[in-house]
Amino acid sequence: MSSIQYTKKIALIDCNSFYVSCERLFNPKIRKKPVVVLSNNDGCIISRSNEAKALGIKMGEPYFKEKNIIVKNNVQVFSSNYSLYGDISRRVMRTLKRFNSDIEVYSIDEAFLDLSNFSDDEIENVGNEIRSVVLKWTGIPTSIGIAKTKTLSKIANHIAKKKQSGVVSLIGIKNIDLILEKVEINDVWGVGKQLTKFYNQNGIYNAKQLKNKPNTWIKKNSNVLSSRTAMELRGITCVNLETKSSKRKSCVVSRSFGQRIENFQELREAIAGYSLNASEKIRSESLFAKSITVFIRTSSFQDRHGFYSNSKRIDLPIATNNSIEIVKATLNGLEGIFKNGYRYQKAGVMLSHLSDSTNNKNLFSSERDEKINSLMKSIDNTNYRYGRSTLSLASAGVHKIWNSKRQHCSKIDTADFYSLPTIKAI
DNA sequence: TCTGGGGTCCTAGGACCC
DNA sequence: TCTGGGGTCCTAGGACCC
Repeated sequence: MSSIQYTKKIALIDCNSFYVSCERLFNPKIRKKPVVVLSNNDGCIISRSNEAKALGIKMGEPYFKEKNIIVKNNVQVFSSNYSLYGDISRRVMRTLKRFNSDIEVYSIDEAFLDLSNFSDDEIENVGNEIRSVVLKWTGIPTSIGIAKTKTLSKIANHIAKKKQSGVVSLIGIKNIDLILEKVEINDVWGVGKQLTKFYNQNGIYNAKQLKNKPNTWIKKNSNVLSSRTAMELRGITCVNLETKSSKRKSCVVSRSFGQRIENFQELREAIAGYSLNASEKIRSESLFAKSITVFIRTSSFQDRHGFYSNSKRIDLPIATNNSIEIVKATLNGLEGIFKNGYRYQKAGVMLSHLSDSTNNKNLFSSERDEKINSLMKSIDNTNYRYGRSTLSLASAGVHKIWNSKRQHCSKIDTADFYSLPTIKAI
């Protein structure tokens, strides 16, 4: 009789068609029907129900290219609603935390969970339990892959997606090569378009072949990331679980316009608005920016109007999170890169070299700074209570005819009390 | 006509110094 | 007149992720 085994176990829990599943929560009529969710500006398809996938609608494809199939098959279309998805995501993560607090929230719809304290024998049952509890408490269906390393659990998850049970464990499997052989190289975590091309040229087409390639060869011909991936395929941990959420290093706010902008004044308004959003974001995390970048560009898909893309970085002597200062810097930068005669499609602001408030005090901090800080705080509080951009700066504009398109928005927003669905007791 | 947004990490190469 | 080469630091851009 063998003793109970407790090997390293990492689970990857991934919400199925997450944005679509969120929309379905509040709209039972679209269950079992083909549904897609669009990216900002109703540009691309970024989430598809299984029924939509079955129709051949591709991930990331521009909406207008799939419109024929969509209309013909009566596919339900939604503009994305990130405050809703963020809210549901937090509920899912809270539920997962009950199984182990060692959790890495990897993205809005994915988390890694350390399940090493469960025995090898019971691990699959634990997976099933997690899946059914999340479904019951949040209404979101998930797929779960469990293995010795993150990269392997990604693969297990990939396989689980196609299974009825939704749970796949690679723990205790004797000959993992038989499984890795069926995993295409471009489905391996960390292998993108370029690496796929490179590996194919060198006769590597599946995960097993990469796993069995000598590390020296990989390091010499590719880079350390690739060798890490190969090691992880061998079951050796190289990518640790990041359970503590670390402070971000940069913050970007950028948008495509609902219609092209040619006018300098409108571009100024857009940039001012993005600057305000970005400033508010870093303030909410008590961060300060040392560098500010502003960028503008025309569409890269229609060059008959001429392509133009440029950016300007401004380095500040003292890090700041003051909206007024940041807007001033970006508008200044914009003046330097704006060129007449182009149809601008997108613009954005990036705050980088972010640091903590603690090391921001210096010789030049003054009473004036204190006053500005309290002004910023009251603006943030007002906007939090009465909705974003209740208080703004005049430079951010009022009409905003260039705002993103959102023609398929559902009226749901769990952060908005008046939009909550009502349940009538009989 | 219409093609998202927000991140991280790595590396090659330039600037600079001795 | 001959014009080295190694080290460090920084950054822009590429690749990847969701």
